[in-house]
Amino acid sequence: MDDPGNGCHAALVQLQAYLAQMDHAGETRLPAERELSESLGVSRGDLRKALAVLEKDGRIWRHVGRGTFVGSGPVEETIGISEIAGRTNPADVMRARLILEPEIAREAALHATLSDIAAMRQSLVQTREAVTWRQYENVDNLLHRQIAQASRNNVLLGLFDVLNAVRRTVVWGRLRSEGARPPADHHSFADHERIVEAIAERDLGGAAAAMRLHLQQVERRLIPVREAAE
Amino acid sequence: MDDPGNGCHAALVQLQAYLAQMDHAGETRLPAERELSESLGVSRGDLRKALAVLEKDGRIWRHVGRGTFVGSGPVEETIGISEIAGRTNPADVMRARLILEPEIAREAALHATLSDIAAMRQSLVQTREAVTWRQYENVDNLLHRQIAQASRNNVLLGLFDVLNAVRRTVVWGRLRSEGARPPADHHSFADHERIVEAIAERDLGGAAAAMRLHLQQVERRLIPVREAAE
DNA sequence: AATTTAACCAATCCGCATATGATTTCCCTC
DNA sequence: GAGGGAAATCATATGCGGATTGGTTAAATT
Repeated sequence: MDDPGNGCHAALVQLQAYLAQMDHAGETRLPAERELSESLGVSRGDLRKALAVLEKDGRIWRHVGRGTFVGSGPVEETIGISEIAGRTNPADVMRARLILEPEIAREAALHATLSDIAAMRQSLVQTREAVTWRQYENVDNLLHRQIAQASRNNVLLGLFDVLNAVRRTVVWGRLRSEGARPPADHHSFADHERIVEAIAERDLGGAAAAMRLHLQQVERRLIPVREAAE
Repeated sequence: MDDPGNGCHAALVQLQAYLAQMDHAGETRLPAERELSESLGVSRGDLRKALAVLEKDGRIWRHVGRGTFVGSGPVEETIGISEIAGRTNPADVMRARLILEPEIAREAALHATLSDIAAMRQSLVQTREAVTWRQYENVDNLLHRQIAQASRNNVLLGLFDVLNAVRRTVVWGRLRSEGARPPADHHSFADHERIVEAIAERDLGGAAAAMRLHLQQVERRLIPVREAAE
């Protein structure tokens, strides 16, 4: 049932030749089945059987409405934030931040330019000048992203953006109602200054440690402390 | 110039009332400017001034063609992989992998279920049975993803997927032509087994260290060694 | 009876009309 | 003539219908 007639085998041979010829040209998408079957002189059924073999072998992949392509997998072009956010919780987000952001701060300490550091310091000032929770959050977001940007690694920056988007989706509408004014002696002020200072001094380990400490403070504030439990 | 007439102030007051009334309903998008100006009985110019104030304050955000929304930021729904991949290079990808994946392995050692570990071991076997470079890559990808899945943290899994997609986009069409057979004594076989073993034994540090070592081997193989240079 | 062919289905892409925020221009009023 | 508001205009994003494509089923042909 898998190799019924010789027509199927002939189609597979022709297809492999076509693939080899096409792979050299750097083209990834091959013609529609209706065209290709006529072009190769085989029936569409046999062509589809040959394509199925190659697909199971991982040499091509197909998708309805798009076409048939050479390569191992579809390489999703976009990642849905809500897809991730819908299947997770604040604790997991916090864990991911604790893993990623300290290392990003370390990279920033290694690669930040002077203008990066100047921009961070300006954000520090703006953080203290915020008169609204919303404003504070905005500047806080900006500062963290500036640190990621200072790593001079666009992959890390992209991962940070994804994580940030997931975080904002997952904790949406949480800390809204607790008074509309900025906290005067908020721990984050000193935390942020320590982080930026370590980056400015090129203290790799210090930057990572300061960021880790800051995030642990945030975590402690996010989840009401249950000291007796642990 | 900022508060020319009383019309602007009146518009701002009405708008704030409208926002408060709407925020309770959970709706985030407010009507078009042309409708809203007529609905509130103010000129569109005054309405826009009031909206500009609220936007600078971070209470709303606007975008051409979409509308005006309440909230601090647009919260991008999708992240474009090619956007990240287009602005980076293999070295940055490798650096990000070295930061993220060892920590994911550590989490996996902590949270993996028995069936997770069984699936990994099966992938190990399939890795050795691969008769084609493409097949090997597929199983290798699967194994690394299984490790990320075993972390039982969907955020980390999502970040891994993003990183993986960027990697496959950025190094696409690289290691293709070096012989179509799987390497017999590939270092990755032993590396992978060490990683899975450490996860199975709940050796957190060991899993992270094994993964780090593995990735460093991959890096060394990706970038032709220039021993004298360093 | 088997295979080819055609027809149909579900998902995707593409072009065009529409909607929306931003900007400019024109006109009216004082 | 100067200010302000309404309308026109622009640039961008969305929504929808037709065309395309892989997947499936039925008819036809040999």
